[in-house]
Amino acid sequence: MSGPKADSSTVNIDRLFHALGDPTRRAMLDRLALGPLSVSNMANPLGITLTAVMQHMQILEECGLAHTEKVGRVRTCRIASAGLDALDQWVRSHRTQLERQLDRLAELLAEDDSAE
Amino acid sequence: MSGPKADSSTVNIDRLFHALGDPTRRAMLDRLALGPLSVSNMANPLGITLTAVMQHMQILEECGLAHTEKVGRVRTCRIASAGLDALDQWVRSHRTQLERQLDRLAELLAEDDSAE
DNA sequence: AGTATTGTCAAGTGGCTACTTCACTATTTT
DNA sequence: AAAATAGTGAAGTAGCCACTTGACAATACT
Repeated sequence: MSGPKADSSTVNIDRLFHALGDPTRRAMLDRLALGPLSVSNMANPLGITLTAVMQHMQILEECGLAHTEKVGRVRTCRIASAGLDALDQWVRSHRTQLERQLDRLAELLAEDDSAE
Repeated sequence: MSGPKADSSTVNIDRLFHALGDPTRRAMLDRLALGPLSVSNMANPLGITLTAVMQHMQILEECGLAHTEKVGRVRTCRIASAGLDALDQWVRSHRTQLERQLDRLAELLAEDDSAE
């Protein structure tokens, strides 16, 4: 049922941003950051159905933000690192690009100043 | 018309993730990373209407990822740093939380091993 | 002045998404 | 075995979102 276990290089950045765009899912991740939880234990404090939690977990799992495992009749949810790793990489690369651009802008402004 | 200029502490993280979740908007940012562009010059290579570009720019501006300014009849679009700054902060804080949790998990596993 | 260029407003459309309900399965507990 | 617990699957619904069209406004070119 669960898709291919995403590692940080496999993660679809599109789905990743989409996954993190939902406040309920971020709340779930925050809860999971304190420790593993069953589906029911995730559902109760959030005030949503088990089904909804399952749907969110599938999305989180798909992009390496969480991982679930079923033992007996209970499915345990944990956070995973691949998702944040991928996000971190994305941010880093785009930040350096941004800084390069701002530097260039500063240079241009400096040239303009000296030309006046 | 444009909302309050978001600085990195003001940015709504919800809207930020939502903004970055769209591939067209990320493509726009990538183009802008190479230098400022007019609305038309953004629209042409993307194959969408001027109106669509405007709508995207409003979203990017709202969360500090870009900035636009109109001079004469031409509106010039540039990237901004506040958005990525905010995102970076979010990633950092959530990563340390995640690592704490993984460390704790490792400890528990170590205890289990020594108990057997 | 007249025309082309560049952008803006308002309204509509199709598709996606979060969430629900309800019927059902699988595992424990008693 | 019967009853309770924990989760799963399918299908529906309401709301949001990306994008368009078409009418209009403002600025620049000749």
